[in-house]
Amino acid sequence: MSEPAPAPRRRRARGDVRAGLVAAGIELARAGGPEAVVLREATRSVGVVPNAAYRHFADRDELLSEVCAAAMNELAERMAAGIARVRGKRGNPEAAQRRLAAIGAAYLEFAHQEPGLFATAFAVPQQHAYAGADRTPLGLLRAALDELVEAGVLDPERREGIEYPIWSIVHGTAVLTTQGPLRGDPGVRRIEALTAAFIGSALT
Amino acid sequence: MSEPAPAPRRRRARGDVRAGLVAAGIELARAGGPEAVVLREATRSVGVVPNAAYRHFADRDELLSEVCAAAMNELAERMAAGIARVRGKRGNPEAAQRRLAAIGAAYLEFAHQEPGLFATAFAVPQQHAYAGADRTPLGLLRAALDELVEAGVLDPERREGIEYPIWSIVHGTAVLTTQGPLRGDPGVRRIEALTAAFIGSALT
DNA sequence: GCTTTTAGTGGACACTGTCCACATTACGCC
DNA sequence: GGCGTAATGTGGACAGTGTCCACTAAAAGC
Repeated sequence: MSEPAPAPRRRRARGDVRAGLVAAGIELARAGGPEAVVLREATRSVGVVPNAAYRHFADRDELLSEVCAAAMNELAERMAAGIARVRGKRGNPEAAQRRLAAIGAAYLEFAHQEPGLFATAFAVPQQHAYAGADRTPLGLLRAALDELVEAGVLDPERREGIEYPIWSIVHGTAVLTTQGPLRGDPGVRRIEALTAAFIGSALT
Repeated sequence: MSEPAPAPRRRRARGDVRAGLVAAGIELARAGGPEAVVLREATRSVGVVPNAAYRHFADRDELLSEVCAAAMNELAERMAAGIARVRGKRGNPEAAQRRLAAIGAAYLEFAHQEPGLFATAFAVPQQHAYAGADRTPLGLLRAALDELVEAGVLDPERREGIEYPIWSIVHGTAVLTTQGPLRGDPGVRRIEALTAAFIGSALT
């Protein structure tokens, strides 16, 4: 009996290991946030030696960046899905308001359902042209606010730059209630309702 | 020539090593955020062997908690100092509004001047009875809002729970502009002004 | 077919948090 | 005062991490 033939080396398809590493990284991030995405663990779960990762990523940070981008993408997808779920023609005042509310609700829901991924999404400041791109949290929010102006709900005079305070308040609520001092607070629901009311009173 | 007498072991005063470790941890956090507070480095800078730390802290997390608490304390101190700098009797409408603004400004200034400490302050959810204590960010904010009601600026009907949206918006602005996607944005000043205006329009 | 590029391996290093057994110092008590 | 006990610092070790190097097998291209 000779040595059992050392399993052929390159079985996997062409970009398979790289994709597997990212997928494994996402699972690690989901379970434990950005700190938990550890390179060696990812290679282990793909079934490859640690150094193999360095053929696909310059270092751990580059892998983490990819995972981050994926997490941010899922956030954007959820926001877009929330918008799409609201019926009503574009420009209808009530529909426009419900769409804005759906954006915020999706944001907070993601933060609570996937705290690890949410934290990871904001762990590394992505450099990809973030400003203009649509299908990004900020882009979706801007579109919703534009519709609010179009529907006559929001005074055009007050439109410019208002995406920043609104993003801030939703993001702040998410962070404080999922990672910050308000984590585990029994009144999270109420806090989120207060946030929504606050936005409403500032817009009208 | 005999061996140079191995420097006497216990020169330091009674709680000196522990305090030194916390101080070293604070400097590490200041320079690099919570990740940077590494136990061995702290012991090195105190001039003691790594294991000595375990006589004072159960593990790294316990040291980090202490550093966190210190950072949160400095934030509260800065907020209190900002309030104290505003002249005007308690209950005076303009003074009350300026005090609220001073709180937010101190919060944002701390986040920008000491990003490492700011991140560290919120890295570990402290368990010390946070709710009631004064001299805490939330406590100071509540007091300022109470004064706003007393001064007749804020409708008492709208007072309940409004500290949460306000904390959220300020915290969100701080996080997004110091750690998040808006970090390094040239328009930070403008974003902060928009935040202040948004709060103002929601309160009146 | 042979050569060049690509992708995975094996082994090593420095660094981290943490555990154990040991040595020394300070303190309380008689 | 001297002495035992608890507090505190030391030395050495281990597993786990990111990362580098030299080597090798496989794939791609001509």
